[in-house]
Amino acid sequence: MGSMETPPEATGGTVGKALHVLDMVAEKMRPVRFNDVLANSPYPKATLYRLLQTLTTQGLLSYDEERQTYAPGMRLVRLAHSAWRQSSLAPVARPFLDALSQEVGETIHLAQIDHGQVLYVDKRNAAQPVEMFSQAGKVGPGYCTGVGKAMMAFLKPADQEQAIQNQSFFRHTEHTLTNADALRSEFAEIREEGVAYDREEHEPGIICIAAPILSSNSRVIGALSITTTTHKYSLEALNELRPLLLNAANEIAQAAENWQFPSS
Amino acid sequence: MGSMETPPEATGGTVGKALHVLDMVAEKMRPVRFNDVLANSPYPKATLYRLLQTLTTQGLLSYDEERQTYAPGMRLVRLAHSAWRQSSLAPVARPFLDALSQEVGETIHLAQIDHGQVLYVDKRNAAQPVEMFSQAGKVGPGYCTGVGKAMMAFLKPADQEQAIQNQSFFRHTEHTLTNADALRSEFAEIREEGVAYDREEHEPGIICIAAPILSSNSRVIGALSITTTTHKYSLEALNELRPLLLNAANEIAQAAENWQFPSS
DNA sequence: TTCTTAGTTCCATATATTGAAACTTACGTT
DNA sequence: AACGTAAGTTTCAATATATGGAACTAAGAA
Repeated sequence: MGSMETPPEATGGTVGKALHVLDMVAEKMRPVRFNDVLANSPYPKATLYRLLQTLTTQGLLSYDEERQTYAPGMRLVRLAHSAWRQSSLAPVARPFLDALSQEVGETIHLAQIDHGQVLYVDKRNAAQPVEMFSQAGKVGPGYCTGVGKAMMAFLKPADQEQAIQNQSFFRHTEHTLTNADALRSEFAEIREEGVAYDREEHEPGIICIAAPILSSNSRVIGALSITTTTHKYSLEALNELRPLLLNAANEIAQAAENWQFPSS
Repeated sequence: MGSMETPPEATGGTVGKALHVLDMVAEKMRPVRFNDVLANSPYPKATLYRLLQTLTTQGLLSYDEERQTYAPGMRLVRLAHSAWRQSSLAPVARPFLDALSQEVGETIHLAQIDHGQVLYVDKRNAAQPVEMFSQAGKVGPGYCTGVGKAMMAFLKPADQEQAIQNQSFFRHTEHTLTNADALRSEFAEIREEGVAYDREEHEPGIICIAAPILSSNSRVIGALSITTTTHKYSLEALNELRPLLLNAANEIAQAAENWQFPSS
């Protein structure tokens, strides 16, 4: 399989189209009607109709007959559960997250990287420890989050470049890094430091310190971060937590080692 | 495709086949090699190969080049996140689960029904509140769990019958209901009582009280249960919690009502 | 080396998918 | 009620796709 580069949009397969439709439905934040989907679909009515039908009979979508609306189906949740257990760091990392959470009492995130985007796979919140599902599975930008930069900094060059290409560089705040070069030079720092900082680059008043989780063969398998607000901590004060953070990251890496990991 | 046995479902579509393969991979509890999949696949080598390739390029599977193994991919997690927010009760129910958890201090489950099977969508555990991910997305049997019976009892007849057909009626314990008629007559009771009990029907020593969550048009949208052990509580004692349980279920139903149709 | 086994590619054929258009509801209007 | 309009569903020939037997390659084992 090594040499086969699939062109970005050259789906050309039924499965690809079906999944594209699934994405269109999932993107919307509420159940959608046939026409809502049709509106921004490249597929003609009849085709779309049958794609939706297929997805529905397969359980990837659920169809509400009364309202005539489609919504993502529960089969996805079941499948995701498998994905979770096998492919995510969450199960392995859980005890270490719990421990770190106890120690620092701040919000902590566990993330993985996927096509240059950050995928949050677990979370602990000081006040309210079970807000998890609202975050698990959520994606975030790579270029302006602590975990994103921590992971990208340690990617092997080809992957890193690819990840950089996928960034939107939207200026969320005045501190956001808005171009590839700024990001690259920060990566150098991050590799030296061993940790990445989010200096209010994503949201004003929100800062974080993040560490990559690396496998023994130096591959990025995730990242861990401690997030807080400028009201509670300065960046310097937050930095005091670095040893704890790095320690947790290392423990997770080691625990993960004993488990087999597909990655990327 | 002159197959010897009737394929799993009358799939007959590429998407169905691809998803079947995805299921085969997801079912295994660890990353699988090509041949592992081939072994219990109805598809010839070449076909399977391309199905796996498709799934991989689509991100539903991830492929570990080093180990040459396939595992469920992170795209599933992203999709599931959408499914979760739109189609599950979890986000709406969260505050009520938290409150109920505080009040009763016992394990509580939030579930939905899917093809006669119970899908656990959220959980609170007294001692150790963050065991969630091990359960969220997990499926369980309908005929021998409190939430399962609570939901099935209030399904409209056609759906109920369909759900009953999907039960395996495996005798987990000596109290398990092992046939459709026993189940049906219990449904009558449940509808009268308003709650369902699990009298050690699934696991010895484990009992629960469960209430359905019904929409204003009397459709089943989920169920809520309080679980404990016979060592701590008798069924009668557990029953004392009924008002709290019903109250929470009602609150969730009401909250869901406002969420379902905010506009559109 | 040669023999296996696992994984990948070829290519003529069979099959599933396609989409314009016709059809059927469902619904709002007069 | 009749009409008009929009949403959703079905048909069917043309076509793009998937299929799978077999040939091929790569990597280990004997």
